[in-house]
Amino acid sequence: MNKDEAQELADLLKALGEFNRLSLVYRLCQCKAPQNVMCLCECCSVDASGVSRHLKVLSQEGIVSAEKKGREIQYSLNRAEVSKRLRKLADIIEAVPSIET
Amino acid sequence: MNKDEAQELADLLKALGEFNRLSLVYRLCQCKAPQNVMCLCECCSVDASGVSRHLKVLSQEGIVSAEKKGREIQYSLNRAEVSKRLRKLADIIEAVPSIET
DNA sequence: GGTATATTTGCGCAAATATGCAAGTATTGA
DNA sequence: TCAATACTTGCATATTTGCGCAAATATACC
Repeated sequence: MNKDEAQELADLLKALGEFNRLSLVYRLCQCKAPQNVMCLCECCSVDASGVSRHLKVLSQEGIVSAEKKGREIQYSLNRAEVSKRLRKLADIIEAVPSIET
Repeated sequence: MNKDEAQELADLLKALGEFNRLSLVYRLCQCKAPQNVMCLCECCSVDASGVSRHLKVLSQEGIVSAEKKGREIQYSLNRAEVSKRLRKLADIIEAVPSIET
């Protein structure tokens, strides 16, 4: 694991490691269809501008995808990608090295 | 997933989501034997006091365990527990709900 | 065009966080 | 007892971060 990979992973975890952002992720988790910002505001104790900013962070980390539909923006969770990265970390953490250290 | 569980998970992810702390976790990953603070300093661009503080955070989140041995403290990674929690989140994120939303 | 709706952005602020240094505690060993 | 080693803690500081509000932008509908 090199420095860049570690930094990217840290960024992912930091993005998920904020209560309101994690709440947004949970909310999107429970939805089959993409959701707009107003709808996502309901699960979150911040105003629309705050939700917008949180979604921007999640989007920059590849956690959610945004698709513009008219005057709304539909956000959806990148389930496969995020779970893959989390499992990869879990694998690394779980594996005891064979050489003595 | 209730509010407390979400907050606990957010705390875990936040603890892991800082570059130097994640570096410490990686370092402990690669070790079979527990490591002391001085040793762990090597993988980290902060001084001993900073490493000490980071380890405290990791310890409070249950990511590492500390055992005092003389004047040293041996830190080890709670591999099973941490990977379990990460996988649980991965499972939640991956599972598309059956009901239409 | 004009108004309503959806979202983002600029600004300022308060709180949290990461860090280094110096001083503190605890333990070992000469 | 005294000095060295290992680690933690208090303090000051710089940076980041989350937030609300108001303004800006973009689109839809009348």
